[in-house]
Amino acid sequence: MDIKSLTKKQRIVFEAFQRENRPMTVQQAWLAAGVECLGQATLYRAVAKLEELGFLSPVEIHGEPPMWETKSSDHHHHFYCTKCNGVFELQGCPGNFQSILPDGFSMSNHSITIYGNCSSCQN
Amino acid sequence: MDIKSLTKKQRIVFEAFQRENRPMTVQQAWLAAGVECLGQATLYRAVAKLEELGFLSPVEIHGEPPMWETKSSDHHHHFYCTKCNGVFELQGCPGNFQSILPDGFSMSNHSITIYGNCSSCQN
DNA sequence: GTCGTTGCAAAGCGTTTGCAGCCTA
DNA sequence: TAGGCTGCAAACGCTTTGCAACGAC
Repeated sequence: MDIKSLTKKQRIVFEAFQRENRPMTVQQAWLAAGVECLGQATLYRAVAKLEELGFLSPVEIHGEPPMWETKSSDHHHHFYCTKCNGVFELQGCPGNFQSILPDGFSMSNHSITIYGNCSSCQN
Repeated sequence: MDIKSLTKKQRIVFEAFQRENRPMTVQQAWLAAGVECLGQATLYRAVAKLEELGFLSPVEIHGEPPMWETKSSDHHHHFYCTKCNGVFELQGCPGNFQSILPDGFSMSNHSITIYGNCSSCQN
């Protein structure tokens, strides 16, 4: 769980996520890291490794290919702008999920995505 | 928006979703409809058409391939059991999303998925 | 007869894997 | 020197597309 334990290529991928500071697909990360820096196979293996080691968290947006972001300790959700296709981080959580859980079901996790238009795309 | 407007194959697909009454992937729908009944291309075209016509709604579960379910008029969300991989419908909604929306952002839709174990998988 | 529907096969796309060479401890 | 990392190319699985035959109105 220490960045020093990463290989050179893995670090290149991780730093691309840190630099961009937004959820990205594997292909977007490849562009951000520089496509000449590493092969596709290494890229996919690096993302999988980074997720396994806890450096990246997966982000799933309906209808979009899977994305990853740098893991942050605070609980948050995502906003997807249907106009510019941008993904934004939302702080906070509405909570109150127990009220919709059926009897006998236990919750370990949850994810929320809100769709709409971001402030730049209002007009 | 009338079931009578569907072709025979499209109806076979739609009835498979009605019969199973749970979110299914395209492949699961193919099995449910009977793989000898229709070709893959027709299957995919039927699902796309049924979604377009409003008979099916897409269901996205993190890490799972895209699913569809018969469209119901009531607002609901989904529960994913990480043990049996089953998808369950949750009635109701915690609401209160405005509180986490940044200024200038507008919400048109939202989706919630809760992960955990269903009542059959508790032990 | 026309036009949408169907099914096969091929193509497309994103992702994974096999393998040989490389780097690093 | 051993073991993991890398990159190429091939394989893979799911989905889409081209096209000719079919079927409904």
